[in-house]
Amino acid sequence: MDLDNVAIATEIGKLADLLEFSGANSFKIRAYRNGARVIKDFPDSFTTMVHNDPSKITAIQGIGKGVAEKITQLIELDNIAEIDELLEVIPVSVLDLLRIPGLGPKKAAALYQTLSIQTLDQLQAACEDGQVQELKGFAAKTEQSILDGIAIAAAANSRIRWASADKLAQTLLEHLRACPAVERIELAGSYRRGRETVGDLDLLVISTKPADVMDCFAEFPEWEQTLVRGDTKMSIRVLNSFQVDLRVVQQESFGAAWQYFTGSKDHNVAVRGHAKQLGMKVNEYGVFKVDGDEEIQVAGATEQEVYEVLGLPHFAAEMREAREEFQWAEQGALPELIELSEIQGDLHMHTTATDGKATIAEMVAAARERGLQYIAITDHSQRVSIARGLTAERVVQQWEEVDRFNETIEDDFRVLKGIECDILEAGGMDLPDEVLALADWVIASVHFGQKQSREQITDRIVGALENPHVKIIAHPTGRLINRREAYQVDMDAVFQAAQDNRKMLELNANPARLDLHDVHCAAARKREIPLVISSDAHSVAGLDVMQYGIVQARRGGLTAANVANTQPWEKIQQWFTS
DNA sequence: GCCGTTTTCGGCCCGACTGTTTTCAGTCG
Repeated sequence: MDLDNVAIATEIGKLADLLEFSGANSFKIRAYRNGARVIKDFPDSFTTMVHNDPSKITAIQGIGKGVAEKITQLIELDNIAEIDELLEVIPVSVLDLLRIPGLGPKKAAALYQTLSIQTLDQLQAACEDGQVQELKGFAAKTEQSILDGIAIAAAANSRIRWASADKLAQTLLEHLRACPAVERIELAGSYRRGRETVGDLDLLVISTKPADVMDCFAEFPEWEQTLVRGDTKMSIRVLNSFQVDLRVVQQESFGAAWQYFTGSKDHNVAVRGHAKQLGMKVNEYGVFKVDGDEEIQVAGATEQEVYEVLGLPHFAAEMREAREEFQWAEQGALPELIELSEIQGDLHMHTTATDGKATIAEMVAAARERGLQYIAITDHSQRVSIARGLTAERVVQQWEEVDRFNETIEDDFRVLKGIECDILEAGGMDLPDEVLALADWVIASVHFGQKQSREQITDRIVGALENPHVKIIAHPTGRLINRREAYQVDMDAVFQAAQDNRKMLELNANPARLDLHDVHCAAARKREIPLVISSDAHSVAGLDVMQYGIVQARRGGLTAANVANTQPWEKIQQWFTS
């Protein structure tokens, strides 16, 4: 069966969950978990590798004989035998129990084995009956915290988009900076790594008065509940049950703590393993030389020195995912990640001609304010009737307007004649070729027929890439984060078609899209397909989402050289014909 | 189960906090 890497990783992860529940060796479980992560993050299709070159699979760091065998089974036989065997003795619903905060595999297994609890409903009933507190290792407090946790587990999808987390983060910073005991405050965790969704916020504070800082933390206006509070560590829930963790450290440990709390967990495991080989130990207080029983601190105040004493480069936070960063470091080939200031133009935006809120002149003025040197006006084509998409006649009129506008410009700023042209359900473009031929910049995108089969959608997109006038595919997978899954599409085929036809792909910077996602960005980079990071702005303010696209691009390991709109427009044009 | 310029066997990151415990297991990040 043709499965994408995410689907394969999900199955391997499920195997890890089931093994953990059944009390298997913890290192074996970790190996499967690690394998699942490696699969999910890998830029090439495992299905393709199984079909064409299975020996490549075990060459991948973290994938050995065991995981490779499970992958092959899954693709060739549609299922993994060991999962089926485990499911004969463990009902799949018990895995829901693990979603309750504070309830891990040991306690969940105890509940299943002694009280035959299989579902959240049964667990709730048992708690309310007072049965749970009778069990060994459980007591009244545990029972209550399980009851509280069930309510939280029910409120699924607690990860919020990065841009939303950013808003909350800024208000938290503002609140805590007003606290006199706070000497310095920084954000860490997946927020700092720029993950597209964030499950909690991690705050790190330098202070000699942790208790004062924590008191202040509890006074945050959106505070709902304090989960834990110790001497240096405190967790609260804020509005909508979102969790925020706070850690207070001393100046001399700040770098080590920041490194530690930024993660990712897997990145840190690798860093610590590396330190161990050098006879050193890393924890959140510093780096220590281990000499018998003696430990001498050799770094800790800054992140730079933490990495430096370990012989490692100061990795950008966005690349700390235990993906390729250690290989890059070893080869001295750490990419210099793209910065927002390197963007020279924005090649996807809408105006009042369709569903935008601003005119061409207003978009130009706003783009200039943001330091851009060119923009493309790319309104919708006629198929998007709800947005009053442009007919051939109207788009030609708009382009004449753009020509006239360009004549009024006295410097080098340039407005490009563009169109976001729909790829029709039956295949083919929404405007005739002779019209598209008049444009500077033709974006092709799928808006309708997103429920079609993988073959149909893939054919439509590949067909668009073969059209000589199309330059780029917008939001290539159609996903909306936390709202709509990507449509079924064979990205390997899309990448191949982009390469074969010398076309580009978009990284749509809208925080709800971020499409392509980081792993696809890395895949495009590897295949040397240029990406264009675009705002897809529907208003003046919409231009500012470019920053979110940059974060995602950095997570994909992209440099300015991988992103076409870091170049002047002339260079982009030349690329298509060179 | 994975991995290897100290290892093909014997390791596998490290500490805070909680609750149920009389010194520690489980969970979390």
